[in-house]
Amino acid sequence: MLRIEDTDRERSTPENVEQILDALRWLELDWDEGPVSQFGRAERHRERLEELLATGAAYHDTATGDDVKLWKERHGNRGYRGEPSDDPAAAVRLRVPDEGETLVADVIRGDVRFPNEAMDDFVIARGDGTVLYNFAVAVDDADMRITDVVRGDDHLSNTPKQLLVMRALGVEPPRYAHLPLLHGPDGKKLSKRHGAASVQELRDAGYLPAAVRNYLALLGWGTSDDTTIMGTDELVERFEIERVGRSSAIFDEKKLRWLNGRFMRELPLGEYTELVAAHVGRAPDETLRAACGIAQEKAQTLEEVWPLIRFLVEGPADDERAWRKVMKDGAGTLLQASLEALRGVEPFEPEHIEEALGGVLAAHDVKPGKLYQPIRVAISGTTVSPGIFESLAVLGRNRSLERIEAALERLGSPPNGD
RNA sequence: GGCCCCGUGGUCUAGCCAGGUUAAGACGCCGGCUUUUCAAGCCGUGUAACGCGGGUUCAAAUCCCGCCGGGGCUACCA
Repeated sequence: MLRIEDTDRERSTPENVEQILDALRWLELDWDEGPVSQFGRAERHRERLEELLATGAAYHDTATGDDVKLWKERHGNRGYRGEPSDDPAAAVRLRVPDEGETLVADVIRGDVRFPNEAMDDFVIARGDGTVLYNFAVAVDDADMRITDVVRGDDHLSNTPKQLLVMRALGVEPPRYAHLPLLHGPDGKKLSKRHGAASVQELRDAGYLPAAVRNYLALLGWGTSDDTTIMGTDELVERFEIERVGRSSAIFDEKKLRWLNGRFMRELPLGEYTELVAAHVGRAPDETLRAACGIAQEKAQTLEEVWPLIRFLVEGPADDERAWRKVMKDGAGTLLQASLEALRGVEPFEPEHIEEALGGVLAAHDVKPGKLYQPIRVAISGTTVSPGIFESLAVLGRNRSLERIEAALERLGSPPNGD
Protein backbone atom coordinates (compact mmCIF):
# COMPACT_ATOMS: atom_id res chain seq x y z
CA MET A 1 0.00 0.00 0.00
CA LEU A 2 1.22 3.43 -0.97
CA ARG A 3 1.03 6.38 1.35
CA ILE A 4 1.21 9.92 0.00
CA GLU A 5 2.04 12.36 2.72
CA ASP A 6 1.00 15.95 2.46
CA THR A 7 3.46 18.59 3.44
CA ASP A 8 1.04 20.94 5.08
CA ARG A 9 2.25 21.85 8.51
CA GLU A 10 -1.23 22.18 9.92
CA ARG A 11 -2.47 19.43 12.09
CA SER A 12 -4.56 17.00 10.08
CA THR A 13 -8.28 17.34 10.52
CA PRO A 14 -11.01 15.32 8.87
CA GLU A 15 -11.94 18.52 7.01
CA ASN A 16 -8.64 19.15 5.35
CA VAL A 17 -8.20 15.47 4.59
CA GLU A 18 -11.52 15.71 2.76
CA GLN A 19 -10.23 18.74 0.89
CA ILE A 20 -7.18 16.87 -0.27
CA LEU A 21 -9.30 13.95 -1.43
CA ASP A 22 -11.47 16.40 -3.30
CA ALA A 23 -8.45 17.70 -5.17
CA LEU A 24 -7.29 14.18 -5.98
CA ARG A 25 -10.72 13.29 -7.31
CA TRP A 26 -10.76 16.33 -9.55
CA LEU A 27 -7.38 15.33 -10.91
CA GLU A 28 -9.02 12.02 -11.80
CA LEU A 29 -6.22 10.06 -10.25
CA ASP A 30 -6.89 6.37 -10.22
CA TRP A 31 -6.72 4.93 -6.76
CA ASP A 32 -8.49 2.68 -4.32
CA GLU A 33 -9.91 4.79 -1.61
CA GLY A 34 -8.89 2.76 1.38
CA PRO A 35 -8.37 4.07 4.86
CA VAL A 36 -7.14 7.56 4.14
CA SER A 37 -6.04 8.79 7.49
CA GLN A 38 -5.69 7.71 11.03
CA PHE A 39 -7.61 9.48 13.69
CA GLY A 40 -8.31 8.30 17.20
CA ARG A 41 -5.32 6.03 17.47
CA ALA A 42 -3.99 7.38 20.76
CA GLU A 43 -4.70 4.07 22.45
CA ARG A 44 -2.64 2.08 19.99
CA HIS A 45 0.21 4.57 20.08
CA ARG A 46 0.28 4.38 23.85
CA GLU A 47 0.42 0.59 23.63
CA ARG A 48 3.44 0.58 21.34
CA LEU A 49 5.12 3.23 23.44
CA GLU A 50 4.80 1.06 26.56
CA GLU A 51 6.49 -1.78 24.70
CA LEU A 52 9.52 0.33 23.95
CA LEU A 53 9.62 1.57 27.51
CA ALA A 54 9.48 -1.99 28.78
CA THR A 55 12.38 -3.17 26.62
CA GLY A 56 14.45 -0.09 27.38
CA ALA A 57 14.48 1.03 23.75
CA ALA A 58 12.93 4.25 25.04
CA TYR A 59 13.17 5.98 28.38
CA HIS A 60 11.71 8.80 30.42
CA ASP A 61 13.94 11.85 30.61
CA THR A 62 13.38 15.07 32.49
CA ALA A 63 15.83 17.10 30.41
CA THR A 64 14.49 20.30 28.86
CA GLY A 65 15.52 21.82 25.58
CA ASP A 66 18.06 23.98 27.38
CA ASP A 67 19.49 20.97 29.15
CA VAL A 68 19.99 19.28 25.82
CA LYS A 69 21.73 22.34 24.40
CA LEU A 70 24.07 22.46 27.37
CA TRP A 71 24.84 18.78 27.14
CA LYS A 72 25.73 19.16 23.48
CA GLU A 73 28.02 22.07 24.18
CA ARG A 74 29.91 19.96 26.67
CA HIS A 75 30.07 16.95 24.36
CA GLY A 76 31.26 18.64 21.21
CA ASN A 77 27.96 18.79 19.31
CA ARG A 78 27.38 15.08 19.45
CA GLY A 79 23.87 13.70 19.53
CA TYR A 80 22.21 14.08 22.91
CA ARG A 81 22.07 11.03 25.16
CA GLY A 82 19.97 11.31 28.33
CA GLU A 83 19.74 9.49 31.61
CA PRO A 84 16.67 7.36 32.32
CA SER A 85 14.46 8.86 35.01
CA ASP A 86 11.81 7.33 37.27
CA ASP A 87 9.52 10.28 36.72
CA PRO A 88 6.52 8.90 34.80
CA ALA A 89 5.51 12.45 33.91
CA ALA A 90 8.74 13.08 32.01
CA ALA A 91 8.93 13.07 28.23
CA VAL A 92 9.94 9.84 26.50
CA ARG A 93 13.02 9.68 24.30
CA LEU A 94 14.09 6.96 21.91
CA ARG A 95 17.52 5.49 22.51
CA VAL A 96 19.64 6.09 19.42
CA PRO A 97 22.68 3.85 18.87
CA ASP A 98 26.07 5.52 19.35
CA GLU A 99 27.73 3.64 16.55
CA GLY A 100 26.99 3.17 12.90
CA GLU A 101 24.64 5.02 10.66
CA THR A 102 21.02 4.95 9.67
CA LEU A 103 20.67 4.42 5.96
CA VAL A 104 17.74 5.87 4.03
CA ALA A 105 17.59 4.00 0.72
CA ASP A 106 15.54 6.56 -1.11
CA VAL A 107 14.08 5.69 -4.50
CA ILE A 108 14.82 9.17 -5.82
CA ARG A 109 17.84 10.36 -3.87
CA GLY A 110 19.73 7.12 -3.62
CA ASP A 111 21.41 6.10 -0.37
CA VAL A 112 21.46 8.87 2.19
CA ARG A 113 23.47 8.16 5.32
CA PHE A 114 22.89 9.68 8.72
CA PRO A 115 25.57 9.07 11.35
CA ASN A 116 23.85 7.86 14.51
CA GLU A 117 26.35 9.64 16.66
CA ALA A 118 25.12 12.99 15.41
CA MET A 119 21.47 12.21 16.07
CA ASP A 120 19.81 13.13 19.35
CA ASP A 121 17.85 10.71 21.45
CA PHE A 122 14.71 12.41 20.23
CA VAL A 123 11.46 12.84 22.09
CA ILE A 124 8.74 10.47 20.95
CA ALA A 125 6.11 11.22 23.61
CA ARG A 126 5.18 14.17 25.77
CA GLY A 127 5.03 14.08 29.53
CA ASP A 128 1.29 13.50 29.36
CA GLY A 129 1.78 10.35 27.32
CA THR A 130 0.62 11.65 23.95
CA VAL A 131 3.00 10.72 21.16
CA LEU A 132 4.82 12.89 18.66
CA TYR A 133 4.70 12.84 14.88
CA ASN A 134 7.83 10.80 14.14
CA PHE A 135 6.65 8.06 16.45
CA ALA A 136 2.98 8.10 15.48
CA VAL A 137 3.68 7.98 11.77
CA ALA A 138 6.03 5.02 12.17
CA VAL A 139 3.45 3.07 14.18
CA ASP A 140 0.70 3.91 11.71
CA ASP A 141 2.76 2.95 8.68
CA ALA A 142 3.56 -0.39 10.29
CA ASP A 143 -0.04 -1.08 11.29
CA MET A 144 -1.38 -0.13 7.88
CA ARG A 145 1.25 -2.26 6.17
CA ILE A 146 2.45 0.66 4.11
CA THR A 147 4.99 -0.46 1.52
CA ASP A 148 5.81 2.86 -0.12
CA VAL A 149 5.88 6.40 1.17
CA VAL A 150 5.97 9.32 -1.25
CA ARG A 151 6.33 12.75 0.28
CA GLY A 152 8.13 16.07 0.13
CA ASP A 153 11.80 16.63 0.49
CA ASP A 154 11.30 18.36 3.82
CA HIS A 155 10.76 14.95 5.38
CA LEU A 156 14.07 13.49 4.32
CA SER A 157 15.71 14.35 7.61
CA ASN A 158 12.80 12.86 9.53
CA THR A 159 13.17 9.54 7.80
CA PRO A 160 16.09 8.19 9.86
CA LYS A 161 14.07 8.91 12.99
CA GLN A 162 11.13 6.99 11.70
CA LEU A 163 13.44 4.20 10.64
CA LEU A 164 14.92 4.08 14.13
CA VAL A 165 11.46 3.86 15.68
CA MET A 166 10.54 1.03 13.34
CA ARG A 167 13.73 -0.80 14.10
CA ALA A 168 12.97 -0.54 17.82
CA LEU A 169 9.45 -1.72 17.14
CA GLY A 170 10.79 -4.64 15.15
CA VAL A 171 8.88 -3.87 11.98
CA GLU A 172 9.95 -3.78 8.34
CA PRO A 173 10.17 -0.21 7.03
CA PRO A 174 8.53 0.86 3.76
CA ARG A 175 10.37 2.22 0.75
CA TYR A 176 10.65 5.97 0.58
CA ALA A 177 10.63 8.46 -2.27
CA HIS A 178 11.29 12.08 -1.44
CA LEU A 179 10.06 14.52 -4.05
CA PRO A 180 11.55 17.98 -4.54
CA LEU A 181 9.38 20.80 -3.27
CA LEU A 182 7.63 23.34 -5.48
CA HIS A 183 8.49 27.00 -5.20
CA GLY A 184 6.75 30.17 -6.33
CA PRO A 185 8.19 32.63 -8.85
CA ASP A 186 10.03 34.36 -5.99
CA GLY A 187 11.89 31.15 -5.21
CA LYS A 188 10.13 30.66 -1.89
CA LYS A 189 8.12 27.60 -1.01
CA LEU A 190 4.83 27.60 -2.90
CA SER A 191 2.02 29.13 -0.88
CA LYS A 192 -1.29 30.94 -1.07
CA ARG A 193 0.18 34.27 -2.08
CA HIS A 194 1.55 32.76 -5.29
CA GLY A 195 -1.88 32.70 -6.88
CA ALA A 196 -3.20 29.42 -8.14
CA ALA A 197 -0.96 27.34 -5.94
CA SER A 198 -3.33 24.59 -4.88
CA VAL A 199 -5.11 22.06 -7.03
CA GLN A 200 -8.43 23.56 -5.97
CA GLU A 201 -7.34 26.97 -7.20
CA LEU A 202 -6.13 25.49 -10.46
CA ARG A 203 -9.55 24.00 -10.96
CA ASP A 204 -11.26 27.32 -10.23
CA ALA A 205 -8.92 29.12 -12.61
CA GLY A 206 -10.26 26.92 -15.41
CA TYR A 207 -7.47 24.46 -16.01
CA LEU A 208 -8.11 20.96 -17.29
CA PRO A 209 -7.15 17.99 -15.12
CA ALA A 210 -5.27 16.39 -18.01
CA ALA A 211 -3.20 19.53 -18.53
CA VAL A 212 -2.46 19.85 -14.84
CA ARG A 213 -1.38 16.23 -14.68
CA ASN A 214 0.88 16.73 -17.67
CA TYR A 215 2.38 19.90 -16.28
CA LEU A 216 2.91 18.55 -12.79
CA ALA A 217 4.57 15.45 -14.15
CA LEU A 218 7.01 17.67 -15.99
CA LEU A 219 8.09 19.45 -12.84
CA GLY A 220 11.01 17.53 -11.51
CA TRP A 221 10.77 14.91 -14.18
CA GLY A 222 11.44 14.61 -17.86
CA THR A 223 11.67 11.90 -20.46
CA SER A 224 15.01 11.10 -22.02
CA ASP A 225 13.76 12.51 -25.33
CA ASP A 226 12.24 15.64 -23.79
CA THR A 227 8.66 14.97 -24.86
CA THR A 228 6.51 17.79 -23.55
CA ILE A 229 2.91 17.05 -24.35
CA MET A 230 1.68 13.74 -23.07
CA GLY A 231 -1.76 12.34 -22.61
CA THR A 232 -2.54 10.47 -19.46
CA ASP A 233 -2.01 7.02 -20.93
CA GLU A 234 1.40 8.00 -22.17
CA LEU A 235 2.23 9.59 -18.84
CA VAL A 236 1.29 6.47 -16.96
CA GLU A 237 3.30 4.35 -19.29
CA ARG A 238 6.42 6.47 -19.33
CA PHE A 239 6.63 7.89 -15.83
CA GLU A 240 9.43 6.46 -13.73
CA ILE A 241 9.77 7.75 -10.22
CA GLU A 242 13.46 6.87 -10.28
CA ARG A 243 13.93 9.52 -12.96
CA VAL A 244 12.48 12.30 -10.84
CA GLY A 245 15.01 15.05 -10.29
CA ARG A 246 16.32 16.14 -6.94
CA SER A 247 16.20 19.90 -7.17
CA SER A 248 13.17 21.99 -6.36
CA ALA A 249 11.24 23.53 -9.24
CA ILE A 250 9.51 26.86 -9.65
CA PHE A 251 5.86 26.74 -10.60
CA ASP A 252 5.44 28.59 -13.90
CA GLU A 253 1.82 29.36 -14.61
CA LYS A 254 2.60 30.66 -18.09
CA LYS A 255 3.72 27.25 -19.22
CA LEU A 256 0.69 25.65 -17.62
CA ARG A 257 -1.54 28.09 -19.53
CA TRP A 258 0.15 27.20 -22.77
CA LEU A 259 -0.18 23.49 -22.10
CA ASN A 260 -3.78 23.94 -21.06
CA GLY A 261 -4.51 25.75 -24.29
CA ARG A 262 -3.13 22.83 -26.24
CA PHE A 263 -5.40 20.42 -24.43
CA MET A 264 -8.40 22.73 -24.76
CA ARG A 265 -8.06 23.00 -28.50
CA GLU A 266 -7.97 19.26 -28.94
CA LEU A 267 -11.16 18.65 -27.02
CA PRO A 268 -14.19 17.49 -29.04
CA LEU A 269 -16.70 20.35 -29.20
CA GLY A 270 -19.34 18.47 -27.23
CA GLU A 271 -17.03 17.85 -24.33
CA TYR A 272 -15.64 21.36 -24.58
CA THR A 273 -19.11 22.83 -24.36
CA GLU A 274 -20.01 20.75 -21.36
CA LEU A 275 -16.87 21.78 -19.51
CA VAL A 276 -17.46 25.44 -20.27
CA ALA A 277 -21.10 25.11 -19.24
CA ALA A 278 -20.17 23.48 -15.96
CA HIS A 279 -17.54 26.10 -15.31
CA VAL A 280 -19.88 29.05 -15.78
CA GLY A 281 -22.91 27.30 -14.34
CA ARG A 282 -25.13 27.23 -17.41
CA ALA A 283 -26.83 24.63 -19.52
CA PRO A 284 -24.80 23.27 -22.45
CA ASP A 285 -27.44 24.25 -24.99
CA GLU A 286 -27.15 24.83 -28.73
CA THR A 287 -26.35 28.52 -28.39
CA LEU A 288 -23.51 27.81 -26.02
CA ARG A 289 -22.27 25.04 -28.25
CA ALA A 290 -22.19 27.34 -31.28
CA ALA A 291 -20.45 30.01 -29.26
CA CYS A 292 -17.88 27.55 -27.98
CA GLY A 293 -17.28 26.42 -31.52
CA ILE A 294 -15.89 29.79 -32.51
CA ALA A 295 -14.06 30.48 -29.24
CA GLN A 296 -12.19 27.22 -28.89
CA GLU A 297 -9.26 28.44 -30.95
CA LYS A 298 -8.72 31.44 -28.75
CA ALA A 299 -9.06 30.45 -25.12
CA GLN A 300 -6.34 28.95 -23.01
CA THR A 301 -8.44 28.25 -19.93
CA LEU A 302 -12.11 27.58 -19.27
CA GLU A 303 -12.21 30.84 -17.38
CA GLU A 304 -11.32 32.79 -20.50
CA VAL A 305 -14.10 31.40 -22.66
CA TRP A 306 -17.07 33.17 -21.13
CA PRO A 307 -15.84 36.77 -21.54
CA LEU A 308 -15.23 35.91 -25.19
CA ILE A 309 -18.68 34.51 -25.92
CA ARG A 310 -20.88 36.19 -23.40
CA PHE A 311 -22.28 38.63 -25.95
CA LEU A 312 -23.55 35.71 -28.02
CA VAL A 313 -25.61 34.42 -25.14
CA GLU A 314 -26.56 37.64 -23.42
CA GLY A 315 -26.65 41.23 -24.66
CA PRO A 316 -23.61 43.20 -25.78
CA ALA A 317 -21.28 44.52 -23.12
CA ASP A 318 -21.32 48.18 -22.25
CA ASP A 319 -17.79 49.41 -22.79
CA GLU A 320 -17.73 53.17 -23.17
CA ARG A 321 -14.08 53.25 -24.09
CA ALA A 322 -14.47 50.72 -26.87
CA TRP A 323 -17.37 52.71 -28.27
CA ARG A 324 -15.51 56.00 -28.25
CA LYS A 325 -12.44 54.47 -29.79
CA VAL A 326 -14.20 52.83 -32.72
CA MET A 327 -17.43 54.66 -33.47
CA LYS A 328 -16.06 57.59 -35.45
CA ASP A 329 -14.83 58.54 -38.91
CA GLY A 330 -17.87 57.52 -40.84
CA ALA A 331 -18.62 54.45 -38.82
CA GLY A 332 -22.31 55.29 -39.07
CA THR A 333 -22.31 55.28 -42.85
CA LEU A 334 -20.48 51.96 -42.96
CA LEU A 335 -22.80 50.40 -40.39
CA GLN A 336 -25.78 51.56 -42.39
CA ALA A 337 -24.36 50.00 -45.52
CA SER A 338 -23.57 46.77 -43.68
CA LEU A 339 -27.09 46.62 -42.38
CA GLU A 340 -28.44 46.60 -45.90
CA ALA A 341 -25.86 44.16 -47.13
CA LEU A 342 -26.51 41.76 -44.27
CA ARG A 343 -30.26 41.78 -44.92
CA GLY A 344 -29.72 40.08 -48.23
CA VAL A 345 -27.28 37.41 -47.16
CA GLU A 346 -28.63 33.94 -47.75
CA PRO A 347 -27.81 31.65 -46.10
CA PHE A 348 -26.59 33.64 -43.12
CA GLU A 349 -23.28 31.86 -42.82
CA PRO A 350 -19.69 33.03 -42.41
CA GLU A 351 -18.54 32.79 -46.00
CA HIS A 352 -21.59 34.56 -47.40
CA ILE A 353 -21.38 37.20 -44.72
CA GLU A 354 -17.77 37.76 -45.60
CA GLU A 355 -18.69 38.13 -49.23
CA ALA A 356 -21.42 40.67 -48.52
CA LEU A 357 -19.27 42.76 -46.20
CA GLY A 358 -16.45 42.56 -48.70
CA GLY A 359 -18.80 44.32 -51.10
CA VAL A 360 -19.31 47.12 -48.60
CA LEU A 361 -15.56 47.39 -48.20
CA ALA A 362 -15.08 47.75 -51.93
CA ALA A 363 -17.96 50.18 -52.40
CA HIS A 364 -16.60 52.55 -49.77
CA ASP A 365 -12.95 51.87 -50.48
CA VAL A 366 -11.95 51.44 -46.85
CA LYS A 367 -9.62 49.08 -45.02
CA PRO A 368 -11.20 46.08 -43.35
CA GLY A 369 -10.59 47.34 -39.83
CA LYS A 370 -12.59 50.48 -40.49
CA LEU A 371 -15.66 48.41 -41.07
CA TYR A 372 -15.19 45.34 -38.93
CA GLN A 373 -14.34 47.09 -35.68
CA PRO A 374 -17.54 49.16 -35.62
CA ILE A 375 -19.55 46.02 -36.34
CA ARG A 376 -17.69 44.20 -33.60
CA VAL A 377 -18.46 46.92 -31.09
CA ALA A 378 -22.06 47.09 -32.26
CA ILE A 379 -22.74 43.39 -31.71
CA SER A 380 -20.40 42.61 -28.82
CA GLY A 381 -19.89 45.95 -27.14
CA THR A 382 -16.14 45.40 -27.00
CA THR A 383 -13.16 45.54 -29.31
CA VAL A 384 -12.24 41.92 -28.64
CA SER A 385 -14.25 38.97 -29.91
CA PRO A 386 -13.97 35.84 -32.00
CA GLY A 387 -13.89 36.23 -35.78
CA ILE A 388 -16.44 38.79 -36.96
CA PHE A 389 -18.12 36.65 -39.66
CA GLU A 390 -18.41 33.68 -37.35
CA SER A 391 -19.73 35.89 -34.58
CA LEU A 392 -22.43 37.35 -36.81
CA ALA A 393 -23.43 33.90 -38.01
CA VAL A 394 -23.75 32.53 -34.50
CA LEU A 395 -25.66 35.58 -33.40
CA GLY A 396 -28.08 35.07 -36.27
CA ARG A 397 -29.49 37.55 -38.72
CA ASN A 398 -32.21 39.00 -36.50
CA ARG A 399 -30.11 39.73 -33.46
CA SER A 400 -27.24 40.99 -35.59
CA LEU A 401 -29.45 43.46 -37.41
CA GLU A 402 -31.09 44.54 -34.16
CA ARG A 403 -27.79 45.32 -32.55
CA ILE A 404 -26.47 47.22 -35.53
CA GLU A 405 -29.68 49.22 -35.68
CA ALA A 406 -29.40 49.98 -32.00
CA ALA A 407 -25.85 51.16 -32.52
CA LEU A 408 -26.95 53.33 -35.40
CA GLU A 409 -29.63 54.85 -33.25
CA ARG A 410 -27.16 55.62 -30.51
CA LEU A 411 -24.82 57.06 -33.11
CA GLY A 412 -27.59 59.18 -34.58
CA SER A 413 -27.96 61.40 -31.54
CA PRO A 414 -24.50 61.73 -30.08
CA PRO A 415 -23.46 64.88 -28.25
CA ASN A 416 -20.72 65.40 -30.81
CA GLY A 417 -21.18 62.75 -33.44
CA ASP A 418 -19.86 62.80 -36.96
C1' G B 1 27.00 25.53 15.32
C1' G B 2 25.92 20.03 13.92
C1' C B 3 23.71 16.57 10.33
C1' C B 4 21.39 16.12 5.50
C1' C B 5 19.68 17.65 0.48
C1' C B 6 20.12 20.74 -3.85
C1' G B 7 22.82 24.13 -7.76
C1' U B 8 22.52 23.51 -16.62
C1' G B 9 19.64 30.30 -20.06
C1' G B 10 14.37 34.31 -16.77
C1' U B 11 11.52 29.26 -15.98
C1' C B 12 10.80 23.56 -16.57
C1' U B 13 13.77 19.75 -18.32
C1' A B 14 17.67 16.43 -21.44
C1' G B 15 22.77 15.39 -21.01
C1' C B 16 26.04 13.52 -15.51
C1' C B 17 26.18 7.13 -13.12
C1' A B 18 29.68 4.34 -17.87
C1' G B 19 34.38 12.14 -19.58
C1' G B 20 34.87 13.31 -26.28
C1' U B 21 29.22 16.84 -32.01
C1' U B 22 28.86 23.71 -32.09
C1' A B 23 25.53 21.80 -24.56
C1' A B 24 19.56 19.73 -26.93
C1' G B 25 14.01 20.40 -26.32
C1' A B 26 9.89 23.24 -24.12
C1' C B 27 7.67 27.85 -21.81
C1' G B 28 8.81 33.02 -21.86
C1' C B 29 10.90 37.10 -24.30
C1' C B 30 12.35 39.41 -29.13
C1' G B 31 11.61 39.65 -34.48
C1' G B 32 8.84 38.00 -38.73
C1' C B 33 4.60 35.73 -41.37
C1' U B 34 -0.71 35.52 -41.28
C1' U B 35 -4.47 39.07 -40.20
C1' U B 36 -11.06 42.13 -39.17
C1' U B 37 -9.71 42.90 -33.08
C1' C B 38 -7.44 39.99 -29.27
C1' A B 39 -5.48 35.49 -29.12
C1' A B 40 -4.02 31.14 -31.43
C1' G B 41 -0.99 29.13 -35.31
C1' C B 42 3.53 28.98 -38.30
C1' C B 43 8.76 30.63 -39.04
C1' G B 44 13.62 32.42 -37.02
C1' U B 45 21.58 30.88 -37.77
C1' G B 46 17.01 35.88 -32.54
C1' U B 47 17.86 35.92 -26.92
C1' A B 48 20.11 33.56 -22.88
C1' A B 49 22.93 28.51 -19.06
C1' C B 50 26.71 24.26 -17.04
C1' G B 51 27.30 28.73 -9.10
C1' C B 52 32.86 29.79 -8.10
C1' G B 53 38.00 28.03 -7.66
C1' G B 54 41.47 24.29 -7.92
C1' G B 55 42.84 19.17 -9.37
C1' U B 56 42.89 14.53 -12.59
C1' U B 57 43.00 14.06 -18.09
C1' C B 58 45.00 14.80 -24.71
C1' A B 59 39.85 16.18 -23.38
C1' A B 60 35.45 17.96 -17.65
C1' A B 61 28.46 20.09 -17.40
C1' U B 62 30.10 14.95 -16.55
C1' C B 63 35.26 12.31 -12.07
C1' C B 64 37.90 14.33 -7.19
C1' C B 65 38.69 18.32 -3.47
C1' G B 66 37.56 23.07 -1.50
C1' C B 67 34.36 27.22 -1.39
C1' C B 68 29.88 30.02 -2.17
C1' G B 69 24.68 30.21 -2.54
C1' G B 70 19.65 28.11 -1.59
C1' G B 71 16.73 24.63 1.32
C1' G B 72 15.49 20.99 5.25
C1' C B 73 16.05 18.79 10.15
C1' U B 74 18.22 20.06 14.77
C1' A B 75 10.63 21.30 19.30
C1' C B 76 7.35 17.75 25.00
C1' C B 77 5.17 20.87 15.91
C1' A B 78 3.42 18.14 11.72
